[in-house]
Amino acid sequence: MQKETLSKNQKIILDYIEKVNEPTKAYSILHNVQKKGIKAPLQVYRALDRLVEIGKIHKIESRNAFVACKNSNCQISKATAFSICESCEEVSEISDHKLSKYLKTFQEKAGMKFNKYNLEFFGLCKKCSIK
Amino acid sequence: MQKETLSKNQKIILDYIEKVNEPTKAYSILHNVQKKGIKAPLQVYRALDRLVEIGKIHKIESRNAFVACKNSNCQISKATAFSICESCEEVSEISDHKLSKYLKTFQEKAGMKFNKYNLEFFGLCKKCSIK
DNA sequence: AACACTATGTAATAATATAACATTAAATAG
DNA sequence: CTATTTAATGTTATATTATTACATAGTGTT
Ligand SMILES: [Zn+2]
Ligand SMILES: [Zn+2]
Ligand SMILES: [Zn+2]
Ligand SMILES: [Zn+2]
Repeated sequence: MQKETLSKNQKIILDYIEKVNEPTKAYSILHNVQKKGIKAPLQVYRALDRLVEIGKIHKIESRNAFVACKNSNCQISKATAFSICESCEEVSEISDHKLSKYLKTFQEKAGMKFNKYNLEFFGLCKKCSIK
Repeated sequence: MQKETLSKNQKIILDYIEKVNEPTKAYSILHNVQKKGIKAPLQVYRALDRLVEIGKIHKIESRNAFVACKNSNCQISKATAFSICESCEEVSEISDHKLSKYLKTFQEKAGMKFNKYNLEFFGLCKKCSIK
């Protein structure tokens, strides 16, 4: 799971996502890594799929965007929570032990056994609240 | 917020979503309501936007699909939780008072004030667990 | 060498969603 | 009841997001 075991394209895409440090869209990634030899959407999507799978990045579903994981303990993408500012679109990954414990052990009445969750909070970040 | 106050297109779209009773995609809706005179994607998306806004339906972000709200107390779409079966794609809206109370009062360390959340749990439903 | 498995390259296309602009219906204020 | 403004509609075109299909190449195992 270290960066060493990633393939060439996976490394390129991950490097870019880590560098921009904000939610980034697939076609924006594509445009920005074309100088590195990546030419087609599929090359990007394949790398993204794999990076999500191994937990190096996460998809912000409500934005169709990807962010690097900041949170070494988020169990390979199986338990993710984000706060999203509806004004400036800043996204940050929430790592709150009580929250993740609560959700991991949450049991629905219907008895379904969960193995994964994704939670997105929306609001105004501090900067945008002041304005 | 009753069905009476909905516009013609909104009623048509909502009726269809309530009838199919499972997550439904925008273009599937379009194909199925064309006999009612709805011809273009935009007519569907506009109605969907409004219906989401007033809480009659919800968007399942991870699936780009829409479901009717089963849950009269889910505060106009501001606090939603779903369970999603990764095998049969069955989706059901979770209404668990403790969960929603916990999430509504959740405060991030960074001090961001939330006004909305969406939570999606993934797993296997009872039927699919047996197989 | 044979096999399985993962990753790549490339072109075409599918699926999802919005922009722009013209028009009509409904609500409400004077 | 009429001027104003607000919400909804109709239509065409286009933008954005994502996958199918097929051919090829690397990597590790037996
Ligand atoms: Zn993470
Ligand atoms: Zn902000
Ligand atoms: Zn609901
Ligand atoms: Zn199932």
